[in-house]
Amino acid sequence: MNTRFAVAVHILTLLESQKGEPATSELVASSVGTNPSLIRRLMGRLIKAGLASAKRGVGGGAVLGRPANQIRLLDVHRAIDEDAGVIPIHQTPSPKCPVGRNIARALEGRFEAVEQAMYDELARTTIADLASDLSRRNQLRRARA
Amino acid sequence: MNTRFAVAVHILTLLESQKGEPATSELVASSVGTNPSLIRRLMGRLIKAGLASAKRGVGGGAVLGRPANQIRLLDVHRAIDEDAGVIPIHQTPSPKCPVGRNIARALEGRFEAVEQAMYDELARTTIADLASDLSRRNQLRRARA
DNA sequence: CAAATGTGTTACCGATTTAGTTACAAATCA
DNA sequence: TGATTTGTAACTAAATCGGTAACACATTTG
Repeated sequence: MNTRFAVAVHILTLLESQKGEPATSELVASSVGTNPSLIRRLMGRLIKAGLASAKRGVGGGAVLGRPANQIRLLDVHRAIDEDAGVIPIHQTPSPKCPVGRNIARALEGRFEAVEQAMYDELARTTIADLASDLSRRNQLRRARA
Repeated sequence: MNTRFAVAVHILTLLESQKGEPATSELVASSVGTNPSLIRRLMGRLIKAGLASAKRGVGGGAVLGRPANQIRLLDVHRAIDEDAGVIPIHQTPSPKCPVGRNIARALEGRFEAVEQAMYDELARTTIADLASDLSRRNQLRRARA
């Protein structure tokens, strides 16, 4: 896996914290710690999936595509990693071997169950959950100061 | 992810199908569709984890380290991918941003739950399960012929 | 209209990972 | 001793990943 999924979740959580105020890729990039072009590339997928929308020009930027409590981590994962089977299977087994002949199909079934378990768990958290988690953490931080 | 996990499962399932007869890396490689050296490298990790053992020289090769019904896919995953967090988090967020400051810790908790769900599912299948799955598939195949 | 702002998109780079390959010392057996 | 097989190191080609520069296009402002 790559960190794109984590970054995408970061982006959307930041958009939620903006309360509808558009965030430029410049602003988002400074929060994520990378550069605007990379953010815009990721944002493109989020927009395509309806999780965000963007406006060009002065005063432009990105906002959430729908309420944060209706964006599950599962939706984000689907938007970012599209097809990509989570657990890849080698495509080289020998058709002449009783094991090699069937192993791929046998593994497919098991691996799908594993992915499904992952998806079920990813469906349990929304961007709103994360946002309130963050604000709780920041309150604690202020209380200690 | 890489295909090493799938290949490792393939290897162990083949060993099980050998009924205690040692399999050379040459034989295993021909079933997997790669070369013996790669197999020996992977086998090294399986041996280190106690899932297999090997003998050198004439009549040598690898056998299972314990009964197939006591080798879960989870054990194989641990043997192969060791540390490797399943869902990586970017290490670059800005400490100056209220979101960037806490996002990593917030994500950690959620991602751990996801990984745990994965592990729970991986623990439900053993090499013995796969072996009997394969023999069932081969029986069907013979019945059709 | 012209300038400034900001997105959308392409192309490219360097570092890392991956699978594959060669080579050879060490161990084992006949 | 000679044949076989593992264990391990070194190297390569291709893919992936995060990062960067460049620029056309859209939008707002003056």
